[in-house]
Amino acid sequence: MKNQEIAKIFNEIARFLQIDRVAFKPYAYEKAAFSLESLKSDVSEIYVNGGRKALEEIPGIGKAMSDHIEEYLKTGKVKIYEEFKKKLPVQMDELVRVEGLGPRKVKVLYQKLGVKNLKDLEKAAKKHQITHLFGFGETTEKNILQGVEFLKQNKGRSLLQDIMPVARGVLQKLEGLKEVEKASLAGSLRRRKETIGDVDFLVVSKDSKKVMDFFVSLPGVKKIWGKGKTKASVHMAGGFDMDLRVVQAKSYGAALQYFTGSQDHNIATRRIAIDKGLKLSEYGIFKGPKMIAGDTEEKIYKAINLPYIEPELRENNGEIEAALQGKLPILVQLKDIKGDLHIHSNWEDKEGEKDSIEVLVKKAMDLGYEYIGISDHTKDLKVEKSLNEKQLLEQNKYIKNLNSKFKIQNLKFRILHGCEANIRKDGSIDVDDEVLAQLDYVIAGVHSIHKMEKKEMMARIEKAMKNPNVDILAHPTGRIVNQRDEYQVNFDRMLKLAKETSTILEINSSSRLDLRDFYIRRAKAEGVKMIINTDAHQKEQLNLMEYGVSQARRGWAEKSDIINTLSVEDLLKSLK
DNA sequence: GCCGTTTTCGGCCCGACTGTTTTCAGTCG
Repeated sequence: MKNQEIAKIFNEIARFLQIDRVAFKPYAYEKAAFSLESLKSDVSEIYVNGGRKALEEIPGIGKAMSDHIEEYLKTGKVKIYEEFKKKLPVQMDELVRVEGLGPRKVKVLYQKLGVKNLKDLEKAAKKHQITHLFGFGETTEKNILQGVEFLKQNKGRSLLQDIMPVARGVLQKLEGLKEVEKASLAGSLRRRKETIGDVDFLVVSKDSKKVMDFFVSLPGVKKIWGKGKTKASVHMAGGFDMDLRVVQAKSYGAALQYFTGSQDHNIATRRIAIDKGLKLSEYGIFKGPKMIAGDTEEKIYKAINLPYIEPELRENNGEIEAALQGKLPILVQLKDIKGDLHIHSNWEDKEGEKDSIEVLVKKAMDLGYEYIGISDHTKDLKVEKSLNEKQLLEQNKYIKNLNSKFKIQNLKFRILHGCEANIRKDGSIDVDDEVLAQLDYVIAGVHSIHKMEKKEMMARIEKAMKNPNVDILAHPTGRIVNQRDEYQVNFDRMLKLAKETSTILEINSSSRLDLRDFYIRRAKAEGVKMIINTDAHQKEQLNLMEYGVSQARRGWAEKSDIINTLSVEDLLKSLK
């Protein structure tokens, strides 16, 4: 999509304008960039269908921005951007990722030392050329060198699933301090974005110095980036940053609201405050010098006439408007989930690492589930000891047997039997239909030949969805966070097919996090039903459910959109 | 450069921290 390319150009123009000390325009360009990034249809399509008029309907896009977009779509270039680049031909996006380096310092480094990219920067720092520059110094040079080093070993943003346990560990330690009254996760972690740049903590304490000192001496702290009276940030050996902020109890809600973000959500809420003659900061909401709210987030929102907005929604992606109209969704919660249908057992085990059905059932009961579904891989998939028709039927018998045992013991738990079958290149399923028909449900997914033209891929998926035995489409777009892009899908078409064929779309809780949040939102809008599954290959991975749920929440999904919030009877009725 | 239930002009979120230019600019979130 051209959206990201143009957004990047707009962001860079914003930086060039900042260098020239142009007021307010940088903000306009950043806003336009954000607007394009979060747009879920292709800007070139919008232009082809509706021309400039349609472009100008996009928030933050006016006459000048639509000029730029039109120019880029026609020529592949934006003139004023090219001119800026000629004057300052540097890898701006790369350089400003170095902590402490902004556009103005980048300009000086280019003009005085010819630094164009990270490599040049590192060389200049090592040769101690930076120390002597006006406005720089020895410390700055050292920080730059460390910043470059950090970037080199840092793989980028961490996976939510990977970082959450670490963050919770630190949170627990903070909560354990007797000086700490209250502590919370904040930032993108609290909003549960699928990847996390840095980990934010908010603490209420009267002895901020003690808490700061404790924080910067935590195990794994590699460098203290900053430490003041109320703020500290550290680089961790694991290749990520952690920030701490200490506030007073009366400001806790305001600080939590501010520190949770997103930045764009904050700007929007502060604007509303200004419109009402109020001022919103991390200390509270003020009418003149008088503080009218601050200790809880609920009161902050209430003071600007908004209902409480869940952190997962705070992206300035329509939640403010929905809140104003009283149309916020009532988001699905982890406790609404009654079962998990995408689980692999030791029946397909090759390496001796998987759990028996009995062990999985025990774990599911501990989680408070009413049912689980066993869905091992089927015969085409060679990385596992996949099941053929005969083995599936054996497994079916085995599970029926277990179920009758439960009945005898009068336990209200049910094991459903399914499989995760492969959608072959031609759209056929790798298991005979007579066998599929005997299972409680069938999950089908693409596990091979990901690189296909969009049309072919959609024909392949269409055929699978039209199979009357296929109930659920596993990880529908094939993406894996930080690893693999989605394959060529036409999501509108997929939604239409899902409706026509009553196929359920999966929200996969593993590192796939597929569907993505914006797709979930579109599916919900179209009334397409979804299921949140873990795709667990070991019993511990049943705990991943919370990440699928938060993914669904970021996609505005409600309980009624998710079929594994249903009782087992209603769930089975909702399948084909 | 964009935007509008006070506006087609006059606004645009707000504060902490660091290093260095020793009074504040640059950066960050």
